[in-house]
Amino acid sequence: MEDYLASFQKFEKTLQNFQKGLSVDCTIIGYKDHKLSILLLKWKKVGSWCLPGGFIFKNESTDDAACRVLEERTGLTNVFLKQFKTFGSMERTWNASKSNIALTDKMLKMIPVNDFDLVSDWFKRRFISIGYYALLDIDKCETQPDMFSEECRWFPVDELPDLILDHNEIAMDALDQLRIQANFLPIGINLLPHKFTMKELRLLYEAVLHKPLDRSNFQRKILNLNILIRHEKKLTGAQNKAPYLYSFNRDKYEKALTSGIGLFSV
Amino acid sequence: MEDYLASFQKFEKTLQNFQKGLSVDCTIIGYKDHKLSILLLKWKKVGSWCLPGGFIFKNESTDDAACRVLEERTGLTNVFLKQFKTFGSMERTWNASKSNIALTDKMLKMIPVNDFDLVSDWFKRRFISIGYYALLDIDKCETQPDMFSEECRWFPVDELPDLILDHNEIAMDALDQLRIQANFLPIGINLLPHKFTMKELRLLYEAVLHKPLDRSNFQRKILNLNILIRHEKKLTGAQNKAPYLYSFNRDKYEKALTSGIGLFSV
DNA sequence: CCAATAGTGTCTGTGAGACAGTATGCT
DNA sequence: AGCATACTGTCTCACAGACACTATTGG
Repeated sequence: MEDYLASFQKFEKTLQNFQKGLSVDCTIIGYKDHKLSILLLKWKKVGSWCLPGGFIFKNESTDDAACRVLEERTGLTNVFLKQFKTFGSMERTWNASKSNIALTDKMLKMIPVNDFDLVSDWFKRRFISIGYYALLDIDKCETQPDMFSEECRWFPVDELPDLILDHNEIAMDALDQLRIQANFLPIGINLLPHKFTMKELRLLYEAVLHKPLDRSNFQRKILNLNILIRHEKKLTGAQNKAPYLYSFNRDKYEKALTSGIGLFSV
Repeated sequence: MEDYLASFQKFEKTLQNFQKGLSVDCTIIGYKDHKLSILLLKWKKVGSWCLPGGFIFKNESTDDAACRVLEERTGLTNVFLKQFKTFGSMERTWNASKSNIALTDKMLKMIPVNDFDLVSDWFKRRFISIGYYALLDIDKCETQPDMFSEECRWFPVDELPDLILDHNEIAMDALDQLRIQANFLPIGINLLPHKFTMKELRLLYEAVLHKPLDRSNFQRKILNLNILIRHEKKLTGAQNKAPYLYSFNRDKYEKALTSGIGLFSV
């Protein structure tokens, strides 16, 4: 409880260093067991779920702010993180709807600050939020809630709860963007073990694109990209032919990241 | 000169109604004579060229702010206008480079304000800018400079001068986005006369995509989209077969706008 | 007649998608 | 041998791109 009070009082002092009325929201998409999940935070006392986000220091680039949020929540750096859209409608204000008003009231009540008016004024502005999305390996994360939240949890993309404000819309937009991106850029280098089977790679693509892919056609297309190196076979103990192991040719992978590839039609 | 002073003093008074440190920049792409141009403004006294932009009222959505800027500069509403990227690096500050410092000094000197510190503080912040692009018919525009600029002029896309800050980068990003969009969404309904020939439509696409398209293949692809209605022939007086006139089937055009189409590969 | 440009048809190569056939590891 | 799954090959269809051919207008 000491920490609780201390962290808010520290936050209150740093408010003036942030850019007013502006925030970043990160749709952090995690991959595990051939499924995609999104990292959500549960607000202290209020109980509502929301996307991880943060404010932008006056002397910080928006990309750095998004990286900072991502690192604070997951411990990870150097993962795929991309700005995709900025949300700036007037419905993003505390008094745009009854539920927003109730939410803001609850939240302000729970914050133990010295200067209530200062903090209240801060949160009652319309917030314009720059949306980013990330794609990463859940097993590599050490997730941590922020000072406003009591819990963070991964939710499968098709089981998201109701989120505050327009965060459901933001998350869906992020998923759409990821799916479009997956058709032009290779994915997987940070999501799979160093050596992996073609089936593991296909399951990743199926999870991201949210549709089944033909096994043999997938293999042909991916191999034609020339970004894979084939290694020895992997004996699994199952009574079937052993699959080959592959790894990414990092050089060619990087090149494909900049020049783009064509993969699967919509 | 009265207006000049008055407009700045009015601006100074309304500063507090704007969201600090945030702006919209519009890459207004105009079509005329089978060529694309971009509308630029020339700053008073300073002489540098820049993209049209504006600040965002605290009680205004970012989309509305972009619409407002577009209408103030061109007189047009209801044209294709799309948010495409938000620019928020630290290089977007008055003191990020020598040229920026010189620019800001010049600009501040030319502004006849009462409270110099207020205005100086306003402009010396890092500005995060939400980028929009529009595509419209130059002949339908009545362009007007804003209070900071003495002139506005259309520049062919391949003859842009050096612009302030990162505006060259913004404009190039906007063109890239337009070209990508043109492959998924139909264009032309506000850029061509009601009835037009296939050649006029093709020249529009060639201007946007910045490459020649095969005459007969273009015709086949466009007709297969089923968004055109064929009308009578157009006798031009030239000694050749008269081309048919076409118009857009507005219903199907709108549907294609939402569902998307596939057109020309990169 | 010819010149110029519009409209239509044809050929080829590529690639996606469906699916059959072959190979291999284990019981 | 038989099963399960991996790998490879083939077929078809669609379409993009190149280009040839026909149609029409006016000199």
